[in-house]
Amino acid sequence: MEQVARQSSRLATWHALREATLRLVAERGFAAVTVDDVAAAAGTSRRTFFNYFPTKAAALFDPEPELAGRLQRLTEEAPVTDDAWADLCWICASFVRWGPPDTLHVYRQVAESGELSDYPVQIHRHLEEALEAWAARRFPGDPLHARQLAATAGAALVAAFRTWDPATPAGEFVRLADRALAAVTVRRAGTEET
Amino acid sequence: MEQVARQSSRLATWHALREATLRLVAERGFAAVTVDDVAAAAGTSRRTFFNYFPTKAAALFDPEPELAGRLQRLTEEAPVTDDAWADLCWICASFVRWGPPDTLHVYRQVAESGELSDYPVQIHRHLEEALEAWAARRFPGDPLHARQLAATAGAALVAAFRTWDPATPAGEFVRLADRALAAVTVRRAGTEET
DNA sequence: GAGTGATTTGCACTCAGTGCAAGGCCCTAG
DNA sequence: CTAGGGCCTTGCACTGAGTGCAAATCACTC
Repeated sequence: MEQVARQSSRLATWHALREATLRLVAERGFAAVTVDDVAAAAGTSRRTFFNYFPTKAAALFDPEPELAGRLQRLTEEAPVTDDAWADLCWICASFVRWGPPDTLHVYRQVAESGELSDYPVQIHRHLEEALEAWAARRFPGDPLHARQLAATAGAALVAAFRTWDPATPAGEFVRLADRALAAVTVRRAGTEET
Repeated sequence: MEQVARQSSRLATWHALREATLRLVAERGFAAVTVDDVAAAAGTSRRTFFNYFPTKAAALFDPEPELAGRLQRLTEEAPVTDDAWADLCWICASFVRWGPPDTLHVYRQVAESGELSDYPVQIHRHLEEALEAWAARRFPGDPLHARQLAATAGAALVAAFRTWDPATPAGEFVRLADRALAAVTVRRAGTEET
């Protein structure tokens, strides 16, 4: 029961590490920052860093602790209409309207630098996993369709993200995301051939 | 002019390294194979390995030297109709019909093992880059649309790949890919809002 | 047979990531 | 107040990826 203090101190360390990572990477670029730098800047040891994040990249991209819950709630509140793709778009549209997206700028910077070639996966892995779980629940008999729904939505968001001009406010990114999502339709092809 | 022997020996080394990588990874899994192992198995030194591949993963995923040219040719031969998405699907459908896809099985194995979390990018990075170049040429004024076309096609192929049962012949994968591609439509939303 | 250029290799180094075991901190129970 | 039990932190030592550098080697030319 007295985990509260524990928990909050754990959270505090987590945020200290994340913040240090964001700041240092924004200043110097991903490759030029070592884990030792981050740990020192956050006031912990190198070994502790790896108690919180499995990877240097994870410190940049792992979702904030609250985020999982929020995503969960979003997928529960999502409308359920005939048009699964539209419902999915609702989730995505809600999702991109959240963030305190200081991170967005750092992510773009990392993306453009070409260090960390797999940034697109990193960025939206957790979103896409949540979408896929949602779709899998909805189409338990058609894993191809479920995966494609999630992947297509992810593709739209990444395309929007890459096209977004980081000099403009984050609202611009939201507009691009809406546009991309609206441009696509994913039908459900029957399992049998036509 | 006498580069021929040079070239072919370079090619031979390249293929020796790739083959050794594929074989060892298939046997032991990605994580359990070291670069030293691969280099030794290919009869070269560790340092030479890195002259050919920037990364251990690259030895698994970098496209065969011919592949770039073939992709190039595919994007040139592609039909040019009113429906850009359909043209793109033609490219993708042709592409997945090629392979000597021993690699497909190894890739699946690596994917399932969970080592190498970014396998989806790795697998189709080069395809998606080619598609994006094609789309960018076609829609020079609409980078969002170009990127989304390529990314959506990539998403369909990855979904198909992940759904494919590796116990079945590779032709099954082709069928799934066709189905996924056919299920999607990407329209071009005007730059101005509706 | 010497020279030129590309390729190979060894060496030494940095840094990511991991396992292990010791230490410290906070709380609870006696 | 003290003893003990978890959890968290830390240091240490180790493996392995990836890189820069310089020597050596090879293939071919003149």
